[in-house]
Amino acid sequence: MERELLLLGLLRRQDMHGYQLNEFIERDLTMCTDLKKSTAYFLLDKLVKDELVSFQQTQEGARPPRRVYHLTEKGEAEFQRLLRENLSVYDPVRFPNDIGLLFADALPADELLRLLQDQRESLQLALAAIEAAPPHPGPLQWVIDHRRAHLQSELDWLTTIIARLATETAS
Amino acid sequence: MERELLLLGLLRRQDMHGYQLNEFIERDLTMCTDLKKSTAYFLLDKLVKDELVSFQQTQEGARPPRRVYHLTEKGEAEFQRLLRENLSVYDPVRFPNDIGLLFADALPADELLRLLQDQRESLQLALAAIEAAPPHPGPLQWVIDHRRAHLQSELDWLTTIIARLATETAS
DNA sequence: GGGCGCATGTAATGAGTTACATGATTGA
DNA sequence: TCAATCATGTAACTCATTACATGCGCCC
Repeated sequence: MERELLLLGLLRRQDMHGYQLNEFIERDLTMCTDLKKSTAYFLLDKLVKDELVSFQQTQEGARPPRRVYHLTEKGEAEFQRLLRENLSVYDPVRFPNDIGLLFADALPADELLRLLQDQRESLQLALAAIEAAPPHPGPLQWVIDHRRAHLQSELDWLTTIIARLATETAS
Repeated sequence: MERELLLLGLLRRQDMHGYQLNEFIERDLTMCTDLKKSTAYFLLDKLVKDELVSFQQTQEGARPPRRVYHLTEKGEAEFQRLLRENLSVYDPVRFPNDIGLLFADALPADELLRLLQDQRESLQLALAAIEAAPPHPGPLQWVIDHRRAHLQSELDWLTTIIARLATETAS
């Protein structure tokens, strides 16, 4: 349901057409969501069917026609409901990397060490990307802060087990 | 691909039948994966088709017949490949709660505060569950440690923004 | 006799992605 | 003239889940 919440929330701020929504999501919200373009169009159709948004066809010059979407009253109510639900419960996260960790003993210690160092590098890249991000307005800054805190915690943890592993290997 | 890796890795340790696999996953690996029973059966079929595992039908007394699965050489090779891939790259995580956070300004500050406190409670429950877990052997302990570190970091962060919000509301 | 444990599956559905299609305009 | 931007979508597919079905044996 987060994807619906996202679209409703963005349309609540201002009316937008699909392309515009997709651009904004891709440009500014990559650290929040990985919603794909066609999924967005699909969901917009669904929201229209459910009468949570309405749209108006417009056209500028010879440009392709646009559907400018607008949040309905029913949509506003649903937004409020979804938002409260989303914020009130912690949604547990699964780490795909934990599965690999589970079988870490299948590898020779030195190779495991190298692989985890590679993983740490890709983690550091992600962290650097966040650090480089310019300050954003309002709640988006919270999301960025959250992400940074999370990545830093992951980095600390990986560093710990790499160190533990390194001393074991050396001995 | 983590689900395949999980099944291959478990079968690599010892031959098992589907029911046994499902029991083990449900009993001991809830913090690693949420793989469902029918999905497991489905994936086992697929692994057989791909010749990554073979099976032998057995029967004890009048019990339902079992399929005891066994990792093939090809399966072992695929396991090695998947394991290295899994361990060498950090897989970025999405937080559904971030979407709600993005629209936090749609709520009155006092209600937002209450909702986040609810979220923190559900987070604390998850953390308590982990703390209560008895020590596990080998790599599974790593996974538990990782999970605890993550939940603790989440809790710290939520506590921080709740505090920030509380002072803002008070003023 | 009724429910639980054992052991396997199928069918229907949902959610999301990929790859592709269209067709005009704008800029190099 | 060639690619990119604008703007929308469809079709086919993958992946996973839910709900349901089966049927025997065991225990109370």
